[in-house]
Amino acid sequence: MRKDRIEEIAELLDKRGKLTLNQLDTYFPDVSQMTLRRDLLQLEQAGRIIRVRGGAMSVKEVQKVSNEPYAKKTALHTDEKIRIAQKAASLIEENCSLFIDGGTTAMCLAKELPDINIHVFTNGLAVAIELAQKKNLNVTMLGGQVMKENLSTASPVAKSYFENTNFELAIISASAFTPENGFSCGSMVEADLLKMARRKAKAMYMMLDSSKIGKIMPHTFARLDDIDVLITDDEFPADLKEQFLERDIVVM
Amino acid sequence: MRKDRIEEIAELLDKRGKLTLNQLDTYFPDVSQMTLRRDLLQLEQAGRIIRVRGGAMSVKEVQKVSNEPYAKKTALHTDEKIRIAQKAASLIEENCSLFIDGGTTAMCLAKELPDINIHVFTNGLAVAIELAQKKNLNVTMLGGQVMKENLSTASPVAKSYFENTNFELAIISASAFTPENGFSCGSMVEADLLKMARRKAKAMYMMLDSSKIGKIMPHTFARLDDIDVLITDDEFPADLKEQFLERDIVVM
DNA sequence: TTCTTTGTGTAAAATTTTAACACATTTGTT
DNA sequence: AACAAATGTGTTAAAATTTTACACAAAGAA
Repeated sequence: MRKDRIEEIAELLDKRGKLTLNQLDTYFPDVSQMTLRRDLLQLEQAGRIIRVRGGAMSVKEVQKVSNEPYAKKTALHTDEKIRIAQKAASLIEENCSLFIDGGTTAMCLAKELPDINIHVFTNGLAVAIELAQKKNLNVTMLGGQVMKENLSTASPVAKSYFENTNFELAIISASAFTPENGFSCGSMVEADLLKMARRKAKAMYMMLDSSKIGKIMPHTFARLDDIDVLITDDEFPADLKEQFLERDIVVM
Repeated sequence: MRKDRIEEIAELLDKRGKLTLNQLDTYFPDVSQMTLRRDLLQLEQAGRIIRVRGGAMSVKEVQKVSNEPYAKKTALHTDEKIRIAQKAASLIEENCSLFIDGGTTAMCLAKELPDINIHVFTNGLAVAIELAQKKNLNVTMLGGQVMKENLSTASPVAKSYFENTNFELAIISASAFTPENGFSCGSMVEADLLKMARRKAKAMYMMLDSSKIGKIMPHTFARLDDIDVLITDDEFPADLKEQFLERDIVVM
């Protein structure tokens, strides 16, 4: 059915931000590119997407781009991020309660999370809004001063929040990692927050796309021993993987 | 000078919304299309425009497109809301600190607020994101459970937040008002939050568009005596206005 | 000056989009 | 059921656009 396919394309575009015609083609192998083109044309006329050379992008994504500081460059959700997020999402079970940070990988995770009865804590404004779309899911926003560059909150005040909240799992996306310096981020208060999240949670899953490896940011918030599961992509170096496995960390 | 030309292109695109390469070429006959292409590429990388087949469009234009279909949904009483928000914004002075709620009128206010050095507390996710765009303005998000219907937070936990925060002014938008029942809203925790905001603030300004008059919601959070200024529209009934003035409340 | 970087133009190559037509499928009408 | 009209689809060729590669000039830096 055409309607269904068009709807599916729209949703896909919403998740991915941008898709080329060839990517779309692999998603819908049973129709021709011409048909997909016509679908995109229709979506464009409905004002839901913008066609660009090579494919199309979601309007939401464009708006985010315009809000620049957050959407950093053309840093659209790469395939790696989405795949990592999907892996992470597959680990979530009903009735659990978890913490997610406010980074772009976390945003991908938010989109991939199933709409089931779970409780999610987050310090990301965009993440919270995304999650609020899901009917069965419960969201709690961690308050604090808003960091404009990544639309997350962090502040010493946030501590008081944690005192009365409990979650089993913390899923964090790191923006830098080296074996020596561990997982690090750019803001001290954010690092504080994540450390606290680690203490509160029974387990910590770390999402790390391999492009972050070798980078160092000013504030370390976790070391190898702190995490239980590492979720990464196929480019992850084998020798590094060894170091994780030695410490009984699951790498996937 | 290249910089100048690029700037000119950006402004042109801002005005026209969309331009083809050929149109651009007629505007800048003394450089080749290839050069213009490279200019557009740079603007795109800076996140200021979106390149589409044939040329480029301004990000603003894209947003307009996206708002078009949705606008009708949210368009309820929008003109009034904006006018009310503008009045409220005109009352804000530099270096003050204030609380704004998360409603749609508050969202309008967020857009109207000048980008000056003020500190804003809010429990609205969308409001926080909107305010985060402003460079000189400081935003603090109040945490709590996210209410999906209005993208605001509210929870008993929020109380602890208030303990360590101070603001002079609370600007609240009510979703229902009668003289007997005062200003009310649909959620108890939200009412709690707003009451607390009232206690913390030196003064309280209430934004009330006249369509809310006569409506009653389950939880009253403020009565006539609690507010200092009422910001409303021209439809506001004269007899009601009397009641406010009797209590030395400024009505504007 | 001389070297490097940056901006530019030209033309061919690669890619993408559009147009045109044929055919199948669905829908509505008698 | 039969028919016509409308809609959706696939295939191709043609048109248009973008990218790439290379050459060269201008502007800065050493």
